[in-house]
Amino acid sequence: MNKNFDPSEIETKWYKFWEESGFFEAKPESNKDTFCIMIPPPNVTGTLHMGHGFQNALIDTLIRFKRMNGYDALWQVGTDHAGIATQMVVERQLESEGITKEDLGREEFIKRVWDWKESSGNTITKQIRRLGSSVDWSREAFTMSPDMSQAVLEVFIKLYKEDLIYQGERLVNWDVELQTTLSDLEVDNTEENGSLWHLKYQITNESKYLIVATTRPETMLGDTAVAVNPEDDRYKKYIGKSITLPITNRQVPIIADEYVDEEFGTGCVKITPAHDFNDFEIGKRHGLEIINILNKDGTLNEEVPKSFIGLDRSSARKKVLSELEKLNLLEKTEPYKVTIPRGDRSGSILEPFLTKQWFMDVNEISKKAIDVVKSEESTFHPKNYENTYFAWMKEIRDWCISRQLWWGHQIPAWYDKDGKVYVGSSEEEIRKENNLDEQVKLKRDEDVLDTWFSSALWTFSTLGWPKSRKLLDRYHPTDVLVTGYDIISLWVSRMLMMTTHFINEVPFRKIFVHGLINDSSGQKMSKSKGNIIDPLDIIDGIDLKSLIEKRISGLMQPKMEEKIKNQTIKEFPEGIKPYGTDALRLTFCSLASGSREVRFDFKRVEGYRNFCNKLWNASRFIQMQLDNFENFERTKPSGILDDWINARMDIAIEKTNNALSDYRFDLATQSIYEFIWYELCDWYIEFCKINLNSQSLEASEKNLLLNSMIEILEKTLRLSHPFMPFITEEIWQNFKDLHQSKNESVAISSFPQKKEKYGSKNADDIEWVKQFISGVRNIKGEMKISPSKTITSIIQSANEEDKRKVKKHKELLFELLKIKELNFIDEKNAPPSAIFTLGGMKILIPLEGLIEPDKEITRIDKLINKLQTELNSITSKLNNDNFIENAPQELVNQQRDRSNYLSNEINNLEIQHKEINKLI
RNA sequence: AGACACGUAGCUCAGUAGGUUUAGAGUACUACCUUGACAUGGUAGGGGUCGGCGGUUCGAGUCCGCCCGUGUCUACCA
Repeated sequence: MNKNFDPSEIETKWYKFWEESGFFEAKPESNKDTFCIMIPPPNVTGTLHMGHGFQNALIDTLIRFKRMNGYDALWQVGTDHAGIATQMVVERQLESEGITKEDLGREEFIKRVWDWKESSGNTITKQIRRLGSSVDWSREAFTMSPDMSQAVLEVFIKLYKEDLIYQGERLVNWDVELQTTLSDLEVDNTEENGSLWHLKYQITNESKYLIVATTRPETMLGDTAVAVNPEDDRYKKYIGKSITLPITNRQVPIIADEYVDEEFGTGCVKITPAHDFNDFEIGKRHGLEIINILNKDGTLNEEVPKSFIGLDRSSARKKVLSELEKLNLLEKTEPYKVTIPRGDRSGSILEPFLTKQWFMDVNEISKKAIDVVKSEESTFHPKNYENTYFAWMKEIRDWCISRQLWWGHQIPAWYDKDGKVYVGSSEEEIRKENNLDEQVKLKRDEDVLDTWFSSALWTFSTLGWPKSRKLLDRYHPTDVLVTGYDIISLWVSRMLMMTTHFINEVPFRKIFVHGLINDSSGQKMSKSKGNIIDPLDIIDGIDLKSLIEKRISGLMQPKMEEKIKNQTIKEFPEGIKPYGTDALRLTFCSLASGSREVRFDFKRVEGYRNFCNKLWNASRFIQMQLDNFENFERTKPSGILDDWINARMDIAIEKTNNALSDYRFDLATQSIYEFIWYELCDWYIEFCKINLNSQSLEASEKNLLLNSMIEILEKTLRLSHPFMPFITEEIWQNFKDLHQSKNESVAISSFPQKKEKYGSKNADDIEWVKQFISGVRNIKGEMKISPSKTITSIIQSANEEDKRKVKKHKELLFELLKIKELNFIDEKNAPPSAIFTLGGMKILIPLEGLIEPDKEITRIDKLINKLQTELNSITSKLNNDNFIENAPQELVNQQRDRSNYLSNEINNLEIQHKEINKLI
């Protein structure tokens, strides 16, 4: 074994071994209990980000844990076709070739997307492998695969027949860049600096003006009313009259509507029903004309004066403002914070736009989805996330499911020449069903479905629905969904609706909601901010130059380049070192405490890398001992140290089990960290060293001890495998000849179980030895006695049990503390010493030639002070009658004991103080 | 504006049905140690009036209220 653990040498090797051996494949034929998790499908053409890394670490830990605990574990893997994102990428590729998708035509274009999917689709799946995720690759799914498309088709048709899918003409969120609608959830509302312009609208045939305030002056070309509050005394008299709209010179009515707030602005509102959601509603109430002034690409259409036609939105705004200025109709301009709706993919400003779209009526099916959470068939963890869920579900509006894209599930609807719509699985089917002969021309709806429509079917469509129920019956409902809170409404709620509706089961029994990973300053990681980190760069490392390159390539705003560069240099002056997958996974697990936001700290990764190295070297030590031992024989281990370390191991097992059942990955990680470092390495191995070097120990006893070391190591590897799969596999395989497991891999070995009590007396003995050693070390440390300096020690007031322990473990104490002489004496004859008590026993280190008295005085005073503070607080409690009366008896007793102990201890120290003071 | 979180050592975080730790861990810091598993190490140590104020209680980092600060989500007044 190498001196230092090098993850890069082993990771891909073991993953390949696992995958080729089929260890991660579900076993539907087995009679084991099942445990199933669905991967939240990542974008097929996307790349891994920290969120994926975090989530994969958590899911994989759970899955491996369950698999090792004897479950038939299925981690269903797959990807999402990500309609908009993928289409955007391919369109951009075409753009660089100088062609548009229209040049290619729909069929060719889709071919190109498939090509791109094939060529880049492996990126994400390769990355998932690098994380060590034990997914079942034999069942890899894709939302656009034939099977899943079949499921989508079936669902759409059924919902249509149930009248839950319908077409409607409404204002929708329109992305002028991508030229498609978006659902409400795909809108990012950002607060930006804008202006509030006050426009003067002349009242027709009067010299008076109404002043309206607007943040979007260009829409005035589509105004069809001015509204005031019916109770507003200032304007009551104008209601029913009209104003003459500047520029277009259209006459528009002055109407009264409660919606208008007298207090805000001037109390007059321009109404543009075609381009504002609120105005649209007002328009409906008042039967106003709806004038759409925009083309699909955001330019002005023929509804506006000639000189405006064809202008884009921002030019139109400038021109409107300058015209108004010329006409002296621009009252004033003031700076104003406006909330701008932007497409979450394109980033372009969205327009409310009147079009005919397909909608899903979610009123009924949302009720069922609420009920299953209320009745706890499906539960959120942490529970308070159900508030987010309920809040969203109660306010839920019909879901706009059509998208004006080419990449996606094309809507199975056909139109005849009169526009009559037929919905069915194919044109042929529809003709048959409706007795339409070849004469009747049918044209298919060009739109595709929202990607989330197919993702909503994920839990059951990946398990073979509608073709077969075999897997569905076995693995559904899935056990837990592991996801971020940001997609509770986007995805979780829709799965709950679709699944309860179609399968009449919840999609998952538990919804474990984890936090989101931010950068070290608490900022959300995003491409545009230039603070993204690729998890693989933490695993493999990356130099500064490449990191900067990665962060600034393909940036939407080139302006940011310099800033991102500097910020990256500042944060990673030497790039990122390679830490390996196990260290990264441990870091992720240790951050999963249940908090909402998680700041990613490289210092933690470094700490866990060191931890991996620690485990590596512990194994290396064991290996070396075996190499140096003649005639090693494999037997069942026994002995004091073996009893003790197994007892400590049991505590770690229990803590880990409890923590994982509560999704406290941080506590689980901590228990393993503490066991390996603070018990196994700091004590067990140190004790073993002494025993193995001991002259007084028989070879057969050493042989037993070596067996203990092998078995405890093997058990430790199984305990920590779910958290750090690669290093544990590497060591486990290295030791295979020694531990002689029947299994091929630690990945399919069983998770260690808590045993019946190990020789508890032995375990207690070792804990006592640890305390003895720590106590003396404290004195040596504080007195600045060099660790290598030998000391003499005196023991007073030892009872028979103490004497037995000292005698029995003399060698451990002597070696670890460099004690050269140890005597039992009675109270009277003690020389001036530093003192430490263990139970009733006093351990004395004579000052003579070792310790300067004044230093010891300082140490004693510090201790007295500390103990006195505590004693004071306990005394005041015990003097309080209310405390005695109300507190549990057990606690009162405890505090009394503590109080006695403290007084006694303080008393001893004070005597010491006096004794030593004599020397000064 | 509303809802929901969060504010504990320089930094990143635990503190799990109010009283067992004398508020903990990692990291950073200080001193000593280059002793053959590991300097990606060892031993010892310093560092927090648990955001502020008030309340409930015998007892509050832990429960309640208000305030200050931070963040996220939702809804927006043109």
